[in-house]
Amino acid sequence: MPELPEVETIVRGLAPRLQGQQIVQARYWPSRVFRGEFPPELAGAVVWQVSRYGKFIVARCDRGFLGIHLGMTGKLLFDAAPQKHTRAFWEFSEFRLVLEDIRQFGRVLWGEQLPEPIASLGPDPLEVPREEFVQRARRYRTSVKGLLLNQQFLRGLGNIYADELLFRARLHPERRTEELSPAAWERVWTEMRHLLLEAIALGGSSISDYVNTAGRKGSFQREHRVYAREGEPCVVCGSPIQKTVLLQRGTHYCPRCQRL
DNA sequence: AGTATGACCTGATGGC
DNA sequence: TGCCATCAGGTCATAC
Repeated sequence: MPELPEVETIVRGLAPRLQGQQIVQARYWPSRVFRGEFPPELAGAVVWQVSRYGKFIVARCDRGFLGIHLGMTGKLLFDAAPQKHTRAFWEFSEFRLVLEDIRQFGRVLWGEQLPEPIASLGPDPLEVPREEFVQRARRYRTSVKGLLLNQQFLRGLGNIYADELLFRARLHPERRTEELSPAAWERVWTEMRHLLLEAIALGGSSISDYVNTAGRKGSFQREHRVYAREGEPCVVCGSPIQKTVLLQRGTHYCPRCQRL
């Protein structure tokens, strides 16, 4: 579900409440969310810092790193009563943080060091310098949308923001990366920053069920120019927005503004 | 090594 | 009303 702006919004809700607080106890229900090693009990651990690594939420504790990925349907809520799809909770002295995840595409990780695959993700889209972004982009030979979705290239973009970014940069999603000039990549870098900063300012996009830790929806979905706008007029030229499937993901674009 | 393709889950929606 | 197919903010393992 959540991409960079949604995870950033969640982290901003979590950080002030968790930082400096001690975990009294944790509870995990068996599910696919815990692949491999089960996270330790964590009773007594103190959270020092909560931050975002791409789409991962990372709590740095006195004894290690707790990483949470929300997959497609994950939610972190304060003080929710456990129900059918509750996968875990962490109890603090004043509140309880509850992880719900219907489809179980989310993940909970633990490590004394920053665990994989978090540690080997690409740079953050809002931190990567322009020159480094261009250099990295030119190493790949794939479709430009495929590259934007590749978390080793850049961490945090997903299907919505890839489509929205390609519209703003006027690039067809299937354009080959090796054909793009450095100037074109610089345009992508600039548009990417604007897009993500605007989306964060509006609390991210809520398509069906995304909510922040306060249970509130974001409003950036109202600003979408192509995503989920199939058949509606392009905001620039009026042509109907098209939807196709690329890399098994719904892909939205303007056939006139984004030519191959 | 980089890239493309099913597989993994559950629930909502729409057509018949 | 019910059944079935399709679709969904994401990876991940496998095969070329």
